Amino acid sequence: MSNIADYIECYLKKLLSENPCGYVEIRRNELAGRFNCVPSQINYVLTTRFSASQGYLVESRRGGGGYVRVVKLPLEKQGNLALDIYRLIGDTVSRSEAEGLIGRLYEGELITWREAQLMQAVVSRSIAHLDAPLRDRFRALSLKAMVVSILRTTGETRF
Amino acid sequence: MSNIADYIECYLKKLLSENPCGYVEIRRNELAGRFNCVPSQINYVLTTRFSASQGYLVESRRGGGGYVRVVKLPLEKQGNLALDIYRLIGDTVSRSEAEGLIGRLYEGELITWREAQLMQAVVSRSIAHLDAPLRDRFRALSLKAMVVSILRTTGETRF
DNA sequence: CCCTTTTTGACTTTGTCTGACCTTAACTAT
DNA sequence: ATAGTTAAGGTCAGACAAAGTCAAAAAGGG
Repeated sequence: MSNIADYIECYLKKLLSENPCGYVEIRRNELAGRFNCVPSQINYVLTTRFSASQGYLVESRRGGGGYVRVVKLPLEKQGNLALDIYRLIGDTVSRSEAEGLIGRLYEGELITWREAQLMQAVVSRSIAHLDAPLRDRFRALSLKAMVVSILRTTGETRF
Repeated sequence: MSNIADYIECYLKKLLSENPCGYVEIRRNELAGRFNCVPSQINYVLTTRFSASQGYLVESRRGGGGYVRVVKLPLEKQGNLALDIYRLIGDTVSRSEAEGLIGRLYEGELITWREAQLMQAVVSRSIAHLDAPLRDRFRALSLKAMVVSILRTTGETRF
């Protein structure tokens, strides 16, 4: 059990647990240097150990002054419902499925009525004219992104 | 956050917030000197961070006694802003344009912070891996659908 | 041995910074 | 007035600096 990926995973999780703000920011190349591996190894670790269904969100920026930010999704409150819903969403989602999921989020009081309307608009109207296969994939992508966003912002009330 | 562009952006925004008259006037060369960079860097910051979609207007004059003026466009109160933004969105929208527009909705208090995050997730994360032309079209579609939803649920401006 | 996971590196995409060259305005001397 | 000088700011292409992708090679584990 001495593979680099596990060490990197461990290192990042330690950083996360030490950091009370719920996220950690790194520079990919520097981290790769610290573990003597190629930079893309970092991406491997991020995709296999820090995926959304595992409760993490990864954001990054390229170019000069770029960074990678790993956010631990706050699951303390009702978050688990949203995470379950996230896991339920596959590669394609029908319109009625999407509406059902959004309805459950609303009933579980994880989103407001306005937020529900906003989400409905995305999964129905915005893509209404696309062909079925593409449409269902888009719907899944948007829905997942939105659920992650909800997952991340539940609790915080930054108005 | 170790790139000059971000520092300059920050500096200008601070000046703007301190200045109640809604604009700030600088001399390009002097500002470049203050940040130890080449003058055209200032133009880079202005075009990437102070675009019209982000709610700014940049005026300038060359020659002796030249200047650069950065104006924060006042947001039209209530429904008009969203309607204007809707009209501004064409068939394709870049990521930074979209983020700028969402930012303005938030500043205009037409959407909450959470709603802004939700919208950002749709226009940036959900479609990150699609090819550019398709991506920009899909972004425009989603953004329009979302703005319409905002217009509807904000009441007043019927659509 | 075969299958899964890890590791690697060549290539791509995105964002930033720089410098050479261009345009415009004000001032000055004729 | 007019031409020349100087003092601004503008443009653009290319260098540089990250991070992302993908598929093939290598390493493990049953």
